[in-house]
Amino acid sequence: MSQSTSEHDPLDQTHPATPVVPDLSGTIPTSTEARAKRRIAALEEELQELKQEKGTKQRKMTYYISQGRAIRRTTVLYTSLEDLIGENDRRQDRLQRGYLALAQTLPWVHSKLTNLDVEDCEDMLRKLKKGADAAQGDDTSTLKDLVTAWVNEDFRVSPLLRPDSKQLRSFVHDVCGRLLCPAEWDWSNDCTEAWANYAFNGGDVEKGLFRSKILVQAFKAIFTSPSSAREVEGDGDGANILKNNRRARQTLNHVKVKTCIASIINMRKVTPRSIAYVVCQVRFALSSVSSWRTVDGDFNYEAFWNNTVDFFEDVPGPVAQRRVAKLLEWWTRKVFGKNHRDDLTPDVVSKMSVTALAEQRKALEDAAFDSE
DNA sequence: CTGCCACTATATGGGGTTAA
DNA sequence: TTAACCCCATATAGTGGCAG
Repeated sequence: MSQSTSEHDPLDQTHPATPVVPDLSGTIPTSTEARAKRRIAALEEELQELKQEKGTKQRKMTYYISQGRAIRRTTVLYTSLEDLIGENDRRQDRLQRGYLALAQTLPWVHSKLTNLDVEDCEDMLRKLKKGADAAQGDDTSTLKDLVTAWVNEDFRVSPLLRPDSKQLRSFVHDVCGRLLCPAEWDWSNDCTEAWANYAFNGGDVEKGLFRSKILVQAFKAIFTSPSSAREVEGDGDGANILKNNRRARQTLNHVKVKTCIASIINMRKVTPRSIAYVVCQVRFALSSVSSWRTVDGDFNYEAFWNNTVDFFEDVPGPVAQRRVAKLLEWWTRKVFGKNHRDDLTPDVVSKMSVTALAEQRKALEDAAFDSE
C-alpha cells in the first residue's frame, strides 16, 4: 500500500475528483513536440528495417507488379483495392473512437500526453496498462465464480458447474455448449449467450441480440456490484442497483452513492465498448480454457470484440442507428434504473471530433511521408 | 528437433481499505 | 460491521532464444 501511495507524484495535480473532459474537437490530440518525438522514434525503427532489406527500392515497379500478382489469387477477386484500403481506413476509426473513449473515461490523460516528456509518458502508459490488466484479471476471476452460479441456477444443469474448475465447461457441457454456440449453428435449436432467452430468431438476426440475462448479470456484477447482479429479472428495470443505494438516492444525489465501479470510473451510461468487454469476459468464463488467449480454437476473441464494437459504433444506416440507440438505452435502463440521468456526461464522441482527429492523423502521416 | 533457460502475461487467493 | 473494491505475492502457462 505504502508503495503505491508513495508512487504518486506530489506534483501530480491531475487527480481531480470531478475531472473535466477536454474538448477535443478543435485541439491537437497531443503536444506536437511529444508527438514528434514519438514519430521520430518510430521512423528510426522503420529506417533500420528498411536498411536490412535494401534492394527492394531500386526495382520498385517490378517489385510492386510481381507482388500484385498475388492479390487476385489470394485476396479479392472483384473488389477494387481502393475499396479494400478504404475499408481498412474505416476500421482504423475504431482505434480513434477508442482514443476518444479513453479521453472520456480518463479525461486527464489527454493533457498529460501533451505535457509530459517521452520517458514520463512511457512510464505513465506502463502503469496504466498494469492497472488495466489487473482489473481485467479481477473481473475474470469474479466472473469465473459467478457465471457458474448463474448457469447452475437458471438451467438446473445435471453436471453442476464447479466454480473452481473449468474442466467441465465449454462444448463438453451441454448448457455451456448451447450458450457458446454461434447463432447460425444449431445446438438443439437455440444458441448463444448473447441472445435474450438464449434463443436465436432465425428470421431476424438482431432480435434479442445482446439482451440476454447472463450478459446483464455479468455487466452488473462488474460495473455495479456482484450482489446487484442477483436482481436481474425479465424485462424489469434495474431500479435496485444496491439496497444501500436507495436511501442515498432519496436524499438527492449530492453525495456519491455507494462506490461501485461505474461511479468510480465515472460511467453514467452503458457504452458499446463496455458491452463488448462483458461479452468477451462471459464468453471466456463459459469456455474451458484456463488462460486468456486471443484465439481459442476456431474462436478469435479480438475479432469478436471488434465485431461487437462495430455493431454498435459503425452502424450502416439511420434505421439501424435507431435500433442500436434503443438497445443502448435498454442497457442503461437495465443497469442503472429508469430514473437514471445520463445527460451529465458531455458527449465527447461527436462526429466533429472524430473527423478532426482523422484529419490530424492524415496530416501527420503526410508529413512523415514527405520527410523521407 | 529437443531440452534448457529467461522472460512475460495471466490466474488466483488473501488481506488491506473504504464507504455506508 | 459488512460488502466490495483494490492491491500484492505467488504459481503457472505461454514464448522465444540458444546450444547441442
